[in-house]
Amino acid sequence: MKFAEDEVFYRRIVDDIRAKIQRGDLKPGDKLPSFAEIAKEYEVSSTVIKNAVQALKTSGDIYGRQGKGTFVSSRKKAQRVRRIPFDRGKSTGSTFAQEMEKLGLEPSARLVKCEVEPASPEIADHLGVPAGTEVLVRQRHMSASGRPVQLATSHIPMTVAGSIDIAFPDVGPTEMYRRLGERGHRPVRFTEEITIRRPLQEEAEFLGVDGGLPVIVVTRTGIDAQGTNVEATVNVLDAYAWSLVYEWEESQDD
Amino acid sequence: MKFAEDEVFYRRIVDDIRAKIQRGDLKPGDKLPSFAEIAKEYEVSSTVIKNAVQALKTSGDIYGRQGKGTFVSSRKKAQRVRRIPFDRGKSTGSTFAQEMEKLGLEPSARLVKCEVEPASPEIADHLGVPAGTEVLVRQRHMSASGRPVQLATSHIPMTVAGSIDIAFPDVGPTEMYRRLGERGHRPVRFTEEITIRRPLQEEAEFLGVDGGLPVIVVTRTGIDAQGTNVEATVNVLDAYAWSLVYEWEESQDD
DNA sequence: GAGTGGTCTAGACCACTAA
DNA sequence: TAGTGGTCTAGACCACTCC
Repeated sequence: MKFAEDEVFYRRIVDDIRAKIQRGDLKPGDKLPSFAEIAKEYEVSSTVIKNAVQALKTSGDIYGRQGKGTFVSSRKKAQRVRRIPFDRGKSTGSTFAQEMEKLGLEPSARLVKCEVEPASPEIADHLGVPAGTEVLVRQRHMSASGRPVQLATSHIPMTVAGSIDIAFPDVGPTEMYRRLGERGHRPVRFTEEITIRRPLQEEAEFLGVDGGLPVIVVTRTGIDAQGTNVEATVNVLDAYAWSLVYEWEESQDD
Repeated sequence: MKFAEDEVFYRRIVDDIRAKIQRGDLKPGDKLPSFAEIAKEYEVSSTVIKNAVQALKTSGDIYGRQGKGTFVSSRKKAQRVRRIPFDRGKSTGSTFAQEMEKLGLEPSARLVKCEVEPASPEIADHLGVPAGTEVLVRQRHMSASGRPVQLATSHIPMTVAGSIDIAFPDVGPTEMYRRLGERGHRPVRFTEEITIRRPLQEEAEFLGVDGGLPVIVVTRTGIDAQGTNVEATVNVLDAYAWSLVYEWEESQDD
């Protein structure tokens, strides 16, 4: 175990265990030695081990179960695929439902909010309107076979939506885009911005992830033929449980 | 300060400080109260504060400077934009250089590896070949105005590359795709897979991020007209410093 | 009841910063 | 030199699991 001699104990232990996981000496699901054993191995007090282990927990490498032991986290990921251009007819549709069914899970969504609010600075930026502009906000909690997977919040400027009626009956993005089309605001250009951050308290609670672990935030913006941003949808997912895939073809006339 | 009474001290402090950051009571760059002050406020030993602060550090919410204090992390992000279909002529080209110049930074790349290796299971999966197949591996460290920003590793099956000569003189992806075209393997279909994970030791070192913080891994696969996967490039970026943007238009004949 | 993880105390000592 | 963050010790006590 040759490491930099000047390195501090708990850092060395953290790096060491992480290296073992990287090399495959410790595989997902494997049990780590007990605190007492590790303490003996490194000849330090057990408190140092506890600190090192806590660091590995907050970074998501391992998890602990009282009375049982500490275990290496799994790295299984579900995929969310975007095909560009989208399959005709299906349009930007129910990606969520499709993906879930492909994984053999039963998708479900619960509307938790549907009201008119002033736009936050962040949303206003995506919609290209001044902060505080009235927008229709619809938030939904999405689950697969009972397990929470995604938090989706859609924002439509009231000047585009016309009235709150556009949101009823509750529907997915495909039908929503059709309704926008009826109002002369069919989205034809899209952007998706992907960022990583720590979850808000509410998000961490619903997704069941520790507040220290990262989430993926995908913000999709729909823009109509006149160049007006008609919708911004924010999706929040557990970063270590999902991967995103984008697929496209080079234009043939190139 | 009304919190669940049954919650454990350090957890409460972590949640509390995180909430203050979320609400904006503490803004990026702000200094937190000293350990002694926080300890007094919550009426617990200073060790508990130190543990709470360490948790917030490993999750990236704050950072500490010995002798000065602890501060709220910044959340500034640089963008990496993909336009689909790509601008004619420029093709899938030097996205990196373009983005860096747009940010007013001077891009530079350093070739750190260029050799033939057996494919790892992960890469083999992306290339659609058996693990262990010979691939040409080129790894580059990319910086902007001296600061490390990205680690790029490209993999080409030797059956496609023909010989190692394809890699010289060292070039970016645009020229690389042209050379593949000369060999009858021009990529026409692409996928990009985005995943989040902890960095490998080597990656953490180059990017200068703590091993506990997440990185974004973008794996781009190029597929030729015959359906052969001709290249897989893995890009690794600091997850909290970058955001990815995908842009596309709905096909007009829809 | 023995072993395990998890929280907490009350100190000690060091490295660094700023006045 | 005083204040700050950062590491570490040597315990204590609790919750949980397994036998």
